[in-house]
Amino acid sequence: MSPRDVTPRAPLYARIEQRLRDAIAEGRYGVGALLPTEAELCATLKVSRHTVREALRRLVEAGLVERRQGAGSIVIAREPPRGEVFGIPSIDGLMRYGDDTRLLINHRGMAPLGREEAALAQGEVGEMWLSVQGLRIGQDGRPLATTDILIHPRFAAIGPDLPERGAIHHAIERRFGVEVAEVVQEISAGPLPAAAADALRRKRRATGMLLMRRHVLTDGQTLLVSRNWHPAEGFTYAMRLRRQEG
Amino acid sequence: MSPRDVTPRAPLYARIEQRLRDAIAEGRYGVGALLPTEAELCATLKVSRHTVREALRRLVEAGLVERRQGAGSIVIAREPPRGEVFGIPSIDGLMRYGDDTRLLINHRGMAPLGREEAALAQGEVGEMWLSVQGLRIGQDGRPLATTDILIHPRFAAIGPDLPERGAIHHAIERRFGVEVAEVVQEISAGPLPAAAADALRRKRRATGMLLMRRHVLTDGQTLLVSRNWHPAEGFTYAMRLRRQEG
DNA sequence: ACGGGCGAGTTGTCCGGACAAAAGCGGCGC
DNA sequence: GCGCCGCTTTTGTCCGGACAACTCGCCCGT
Repeated sequence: MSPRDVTPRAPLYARIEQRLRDAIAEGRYGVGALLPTEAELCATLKVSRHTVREALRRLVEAGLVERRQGAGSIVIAREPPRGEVFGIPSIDGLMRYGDDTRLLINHRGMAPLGREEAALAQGEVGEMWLSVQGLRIGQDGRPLATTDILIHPRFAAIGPDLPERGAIHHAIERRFGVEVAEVVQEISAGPLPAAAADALRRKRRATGMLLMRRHVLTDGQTLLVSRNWHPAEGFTYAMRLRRQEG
Repeated sequence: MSPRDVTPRAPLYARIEQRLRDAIAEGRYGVGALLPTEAELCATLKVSRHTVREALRRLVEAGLVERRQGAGSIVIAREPPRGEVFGIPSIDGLMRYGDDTRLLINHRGMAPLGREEAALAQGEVGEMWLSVQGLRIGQDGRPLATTDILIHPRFAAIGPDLPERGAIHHAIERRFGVEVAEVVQEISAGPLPAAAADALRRKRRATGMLLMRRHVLTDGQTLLVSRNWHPAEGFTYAMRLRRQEG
């Protein structure tokens, strides 16, 4: 048995798929052009329709071709779509805290949205939202950030069960069977508000960074808005985004 | 023709797929369990093997089942994997500038990496990298940010052709046929360095925000590192991440 | 000139068959 | 007890056929 026999032979449909991929890549069938029909491929290549169809199905799966009953197989891309999306594995990557920090809540209750808050939350001025205020504490008891969260009234029942560890939005997703579709995040820097400076044991008007985050549901509605003040000194907000498959 | 006839009947394979999906979701076949064999399904459902195979192929495609020749079809997930990845449509979303800003380069040339730069770039101290310094200018001529870029020596030939508009990493990708796989971004706040404060027409030690970004290639190598100082006043770094399909 | 209907061509669904390749299981030997 | 071998079972590849559903172009009627 010669070394040549060790190499497993690719299935016929895979070889036909590759031939068609090459033909498309070389521009023999440009974008918008029709590939040969199934019948033509069967006749030309001397294979069954079943085999041709499997090859074509894979081209569809790869995003190179679109097939329409009665019309034929049309080339829609010269190359497999390459991902341009860069992403993070989960929202938790935005949150800045591992499971070793705790949220100390010092106030929770329904409160009317002010003008600024209504704009942030995309709610109505005066509308009653669940307002939660607290301090994020590290493992050593050191305060890391102040936090100020507004939760949509639809999910206000979560109030008594807010998690000390882990993300509030996850708890809401689980409890109410909803799903965050989008997160809008804004980062700015400026002097710490007086209350935040005190809570974080920093001088009044020391520089801080404000992380504002709005979680949006699939239907476009705001789930919650959070504002977190961090002391700027020694704080770096890091993020790692990876290219996603196309 | 009654209204009932208007509803197109789902193909047989789709109905079988759905039955199997329901059975998996209800826990009738738990994760790790074997589904009935093709032969069993054909006999039970009184359909051809072709139809059963198509239904099973779709379960594989959906990520619920794995099939192994000789062994059978094993359930690997109870529910279709739900995306946890949140992403941005492209890196351009990180860059802060539309096409209406320009990069005014005031220095470019090979320079050795210092200690701090070597750490940022994940290169060697003393290694010669292409160093580019400049000012990001708005449409009205107002300075928006200072920028300081280190480009890997492998791509130093881009030096004379750095784009005034648009992203440098795109120009490098195109010219050298490489691909950014990952971006690491770090945001911090602190007093503007003297040179940056002057260039941005701000008081010395005014608060600024530093955006550091490292672009990593598919092989893990650094393409470039950029550091941009923005005045903190009036500057908000915003980002919108959307949940990606699973 | 425009719209509708019809026919030819093309893909989609579904049937049946055959052989190959891989995995699993049981029995036997060391 | 472990490993090897042979047989059975299960999925993978590929063939062929038939009918349904859809698309597109052409022709005819208004």
